Amino acid sequence: MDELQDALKQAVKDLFNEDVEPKLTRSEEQFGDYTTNLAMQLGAKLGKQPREIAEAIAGKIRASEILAKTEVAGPGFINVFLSDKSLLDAMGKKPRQSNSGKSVVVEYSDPNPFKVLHVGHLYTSVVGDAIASLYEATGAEVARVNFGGDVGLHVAKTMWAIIQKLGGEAPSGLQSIDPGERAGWLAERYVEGNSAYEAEGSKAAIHELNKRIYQIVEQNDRESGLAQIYWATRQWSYDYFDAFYDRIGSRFDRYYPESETAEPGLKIVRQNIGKVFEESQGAVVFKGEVHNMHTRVFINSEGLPTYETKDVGLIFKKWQDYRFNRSVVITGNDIYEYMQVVLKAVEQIQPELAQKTVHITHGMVKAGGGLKMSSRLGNIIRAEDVLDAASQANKKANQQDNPQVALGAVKYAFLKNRLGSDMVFNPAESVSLQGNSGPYLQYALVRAGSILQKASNKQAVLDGKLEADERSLARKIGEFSEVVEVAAQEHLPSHICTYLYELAQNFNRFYEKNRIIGDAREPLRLGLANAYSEVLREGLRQLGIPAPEKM
RNA sequence: GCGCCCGUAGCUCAGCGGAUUAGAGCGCCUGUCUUCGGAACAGGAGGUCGUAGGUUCGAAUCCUUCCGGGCGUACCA
Repeated sequence: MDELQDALKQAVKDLFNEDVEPKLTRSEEQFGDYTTNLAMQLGAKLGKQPREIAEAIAGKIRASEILAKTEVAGPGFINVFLSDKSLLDAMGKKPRQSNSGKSVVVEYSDPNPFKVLHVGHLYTSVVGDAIASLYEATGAEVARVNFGGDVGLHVAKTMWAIIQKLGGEAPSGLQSIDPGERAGWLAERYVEGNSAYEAEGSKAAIHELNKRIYQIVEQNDRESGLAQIYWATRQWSYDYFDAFYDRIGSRFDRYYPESETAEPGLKIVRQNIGKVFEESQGAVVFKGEVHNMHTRVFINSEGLPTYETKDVGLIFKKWQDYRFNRSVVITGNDIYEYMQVVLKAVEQIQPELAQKTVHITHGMVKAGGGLKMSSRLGNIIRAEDVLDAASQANKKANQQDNPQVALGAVKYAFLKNRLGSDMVFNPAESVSLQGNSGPYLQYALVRAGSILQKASNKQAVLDGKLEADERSLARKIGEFSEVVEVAAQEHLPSHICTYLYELAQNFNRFYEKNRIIGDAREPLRLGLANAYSEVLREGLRQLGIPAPEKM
């Protein structure tokens, strides 16, 4: 609340000739709308009793017309109550555009072609979408990008198994695979290739294949049998990804396949051998120990780039393409230490790129009731299985088949937890229509829409004196813009979830006790219902949760 | 071993330096209701915030110890 902060700042200047940046916090409703601990902070500095200081400041700002009441409480808190008018005005406020004019690249999801999409990808995708939206809500120009390994050892493993399966490097055999089965078929080949690799016997052959695949990409070979198999099945993967993203409502501005970042990465790493990297045991490594990190291999002893080098290439490519003010990378926390090393290496080469990059990590998803791992695909939970499980739970529990509800349930279940720790996902719980769930919010919006629809020809105003319940609702609605600012700044979509749930509860409480249509206070209450509905809709949109017309 | 992350009600989680009773959902118990869509609302039982110290006017929140769990630790991604 800028006006209040300014008033406090001025008061402190006038009274004590000190320059401060007053911090406001939302207080419990009974204590007011905002609280500041300014006086306690000044107490030590000025050598005065905090309560005395608080009284003086409170006296000074009391005259402000945005405030209805100012109190000093406890050890020296200044509690302020907004006037009805400023409370109503705050409802329509947009979040502060702290990222206005900034170019932000958000990278997330990052599935590997030739492999299956699992719960982790779903989780990262949902989180990434939300974080990208939060940047946009605070004014940024956002590019959503997706990085994936279309070259590398896992590809070689898959290709090896494909060749076994087809009985040679014969692309014609691919035609017998049903288009609907392609992704699953590839995923099974990966698992086979991986076991073969671990069984040692085929290791050399797979390494050899790995080199050939790099060559195919480098020379843009479209002719050889292996190349034809590679390009065709690679496309299968991207088709599969696109279909999946379509299903969950994600869209990316750009895919960065590793095949495009390998060469630039290699070039940069090689240029910096002796400066940033060093040769060791036939490989090119970055010595992490001096920075309290792990040493990692960037170019292996066969001269091939590892993931590290491709990631270096990626960072420079992104820079070339977007000249970003900030680059956000969202992944699971299993690669936290890895990313630290890559960023440290980049920092030695071009410091600003590392400084502008933030790596956000989330925990792992564990399966709650009703979710089974696929042993056939290597003991993972497929992303589609999660959505299907939610759909089925929805059918069973609520006798309805609404993909929007199932998707909303899954997304909300993932987003409502603070990023960082592992989480348990339980499909049945997620589609529960009671309590803190996506469908509860979707339903709340449908319900509000129904009221507004019914009163569409009536007048709505945002003016007048508020009753207690109305005030409480208005206060909550007005918090939205601040919640968005905090969520964006902290990269925590969960704040939006918590807020929206509290908001919907607040409205339901109001609605339970008070009539809207037909009441003497109808215009104001319609105004409130309108503002509520808009905030709820916008919040769900930021989270990527669909808003059904009917439920 | 070392490094990073995480331990809050039976379960799943908010709260992440601020106040008297540490919150919510699920589950359990009790109510409201011929509803502007009840997929709702009101209430109850249930927690010495893993442990032991420390910093602070004030600690679930910051620092340290220990315990427990997850992840990472040179040619995978």
